[in-house]
Amino acid sequence: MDVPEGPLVLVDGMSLAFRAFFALPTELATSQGVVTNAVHGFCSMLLTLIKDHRPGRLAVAFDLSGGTFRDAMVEDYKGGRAETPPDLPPQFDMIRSVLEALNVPVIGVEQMEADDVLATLATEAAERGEAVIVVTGDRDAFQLVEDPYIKVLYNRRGVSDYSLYDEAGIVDRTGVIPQKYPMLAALRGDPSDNLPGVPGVGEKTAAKLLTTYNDLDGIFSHLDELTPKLRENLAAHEALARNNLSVMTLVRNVPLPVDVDELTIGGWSIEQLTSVFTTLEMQGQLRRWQQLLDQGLLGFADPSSPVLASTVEIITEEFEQVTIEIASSAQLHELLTGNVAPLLLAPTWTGEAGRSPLAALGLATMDASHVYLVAGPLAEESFALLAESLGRVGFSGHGVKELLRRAASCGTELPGLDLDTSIAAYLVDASKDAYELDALQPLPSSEPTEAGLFAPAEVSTTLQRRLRQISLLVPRLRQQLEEGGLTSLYETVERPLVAVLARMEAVGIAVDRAVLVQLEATLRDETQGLEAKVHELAGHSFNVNSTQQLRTVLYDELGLTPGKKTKTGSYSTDAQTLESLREDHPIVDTLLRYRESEKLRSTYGEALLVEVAADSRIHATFRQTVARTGRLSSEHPNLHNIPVRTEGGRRFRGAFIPREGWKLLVADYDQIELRVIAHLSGDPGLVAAFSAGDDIHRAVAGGVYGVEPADVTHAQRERAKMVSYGLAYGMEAFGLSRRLGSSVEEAKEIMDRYFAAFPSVQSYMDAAVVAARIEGQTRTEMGRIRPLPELKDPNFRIRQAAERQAMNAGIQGLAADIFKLALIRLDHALTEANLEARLVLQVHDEVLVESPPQEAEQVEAIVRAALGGAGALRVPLELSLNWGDSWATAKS
DNA sequence: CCTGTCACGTA
DNA sequence: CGTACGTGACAGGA
Repeated sequence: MDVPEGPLVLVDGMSLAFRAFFALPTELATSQGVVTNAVHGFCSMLLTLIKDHRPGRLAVAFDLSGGTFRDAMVEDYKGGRAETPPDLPPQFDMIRSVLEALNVPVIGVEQMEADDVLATLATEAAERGEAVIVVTGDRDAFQLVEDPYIKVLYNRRGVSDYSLYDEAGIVDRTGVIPQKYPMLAALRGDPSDNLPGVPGVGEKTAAKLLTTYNDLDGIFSHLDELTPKLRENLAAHEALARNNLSVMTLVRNVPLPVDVDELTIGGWSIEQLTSVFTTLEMQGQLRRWQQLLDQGLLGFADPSSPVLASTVEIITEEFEQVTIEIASSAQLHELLTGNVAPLLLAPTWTGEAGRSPLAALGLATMDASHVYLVAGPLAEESFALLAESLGRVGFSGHGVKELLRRAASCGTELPGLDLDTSIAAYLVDASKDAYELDALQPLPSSEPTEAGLFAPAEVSTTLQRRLRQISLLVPRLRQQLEEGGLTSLYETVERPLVAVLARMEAVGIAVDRAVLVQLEATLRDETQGLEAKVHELAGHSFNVNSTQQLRTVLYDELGLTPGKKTKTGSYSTDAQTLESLREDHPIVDTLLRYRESEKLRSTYGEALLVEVAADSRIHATFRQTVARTGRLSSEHPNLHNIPVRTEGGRRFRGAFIPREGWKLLVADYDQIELRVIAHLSGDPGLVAAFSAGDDIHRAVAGGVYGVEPADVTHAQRERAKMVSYGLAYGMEAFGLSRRLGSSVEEAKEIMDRYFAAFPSVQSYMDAAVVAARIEGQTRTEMGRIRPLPELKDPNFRIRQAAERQAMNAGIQGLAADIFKLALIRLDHALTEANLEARLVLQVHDEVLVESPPQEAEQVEAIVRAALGGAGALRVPLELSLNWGDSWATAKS
């Protein structure tokens, strides 16, 4: 067998775990309170070790429970040590599971200490002339350095304070050569092992004696040359010293379950590692190890495929060059002429979505056996060349919208998307958190080089692995889509939506910076005044934005009566609580006004301005794989929560404008969720009201209060509205009463009357929960599923929450499906009609289109047709359409 | 620098 | 003790 390049690194797991435990605070714990400080520390140590010393092979030794042979040699061996803290032992197993995921051999031998195991392995390897580093926080290991091939990396304290000792280092540190260290320790004693030494003999004396007389025999045969006191002490403790020596001497012939030859490094399972670190809530460690892998320091993740692709071509030229390469490559020529299955794509970006240049692009055959890598920023015009090929053969990839968006920014469509594995995974199980759902490993988090490029080797490793992962995922997810009855949802909704969203992101929405700047400035003055007033009323200045400090001021200093508590048990200072304290102190009103102003200023003034791109437009990212109900989400920035309810907040909508000289059309569905409820329940009363085009809240109020719709009071209508929407969210009498500000009985009464007037709604809700409980999931009419295993949770609270989710999922989900379909239909219709008008924004049930004035009439008709016909419900889908010069003025 | 908490904006 | 999101500011641990 070849001797690997790096040293054999042998780790005393026991010693390092202890060091890690005492070096880090036990506050490092999971959200469940499981202490993980030693695991953190141990992983950091191991990581540093690998980076700094590049081991060729690695092993970790642990003590086994059940004591060691040394227990019989010394009374109360190691007895002087403080009790092992209870938080530590459970972490041994966690460390073992991390090591297992890393494929690092863990060795323990009955009756032996980790030290002895390491000594045996080290000696064996050193005898063959291999370099060995023993890593430990235990000085016993110093004796091993007598062999020139062995060094000790000694952990002094903390997790990063290490010294690497060779023979000279040991002499320097202890005053004796390594061979003599056990004797030195035998004379001096070792407090950490509870070994008493010879009285009056410390580190210095012991070293001097050993230097003069060489060993214990030498010392004891020359006692007469020593001072009387020293002589007496040594003579009286000769047996002790000799026994100590045999205890201190490491055993170098422990029978081991593995041979030195069998030790390796690498071949670790990234899936397992992800799972372990996720369970331990150590995402930071996961990233750091991932990065290590990408740097090629630990080999490939999959042991069965040390080389992923049989053909790898790395192309670092501009993309134009690449296409030439592609055309001249036999295999790719086959692919691009459509003789072979579609391509796999794996684009990588250097930074944030949509803003940074493409760092690299991986292309591969569907089995990832042939890989083509393009490293380096792609010229904009090059996308056209890529589009031509991709349109012919089709492609699959993971999170492809980003690439499509970039292409769209360059004026190019990239047609031919087949399967996007991120979306397929989301459809198959939208109940999972995003990181679980992202079956792929993250990109390298290391910085690109000055030229904006990643090191080719790193790109190569990462992209090959991603392509490989995608190639495995594609057939698996295809099958899962099929089995889950999700294929049609994917094909008719999600897949076509990708390109629509990509375009919308690339286009972005125009913003009048001046409006934002003006609003921000005005609000800044306002908040400063309000802040000063709050300080004055409090009697001193403090940070008003700190809920912690605010609590002290309100409830301790001013003596206001606290209301509800937050989930962590502290008194809440939220708007609702403050509202109820309004009369008690003038500070409350000022505070509420401050909060509103400051929220608007920071979130919608300051933060939004940062998001305005060079083209004076905001290009948000719409995420298709986040919301568990099938809705879209918006980030960077979130354009789904631009204020509208208050007059002051609404002014921000004035900053969202059409392209210069164009007009903005805002179209939204009228009460789509209530219509969906009417449709799903088939309730005759609701269906009739919607079909007749009645004011639905008025109609509902009429039903609930038993009066003619014309006689419904404003208050009754408002209450009915609350009930209707509350229902869609699975609200119960308790919640309704809080919102209505009435008693639970009264709320119950209202709900009973609602269900009496619209009985099918209640039976639909009940049926939704029952069906979900049986199936373990909900399913929308268009087939979107949402797993809800919590419906069987033993905890009542969790179960009840799941029931509310079950009631809501079908409603919100169907509304989301209809809306997505509407976006696709609208986008296609505008394209089809060859119009310049285009989608610029969507907000759950609302879409914004900017249009040249001369297209307005046509656009309006197209929008009506596209949105109105997106769903075939038992009730009509009513729309509101408004034109304007901004989002504010176009909103009715 | 990262993470959790609190509060708050929208549909 | 109404669903679904994303973000800003703070605070407390690295």
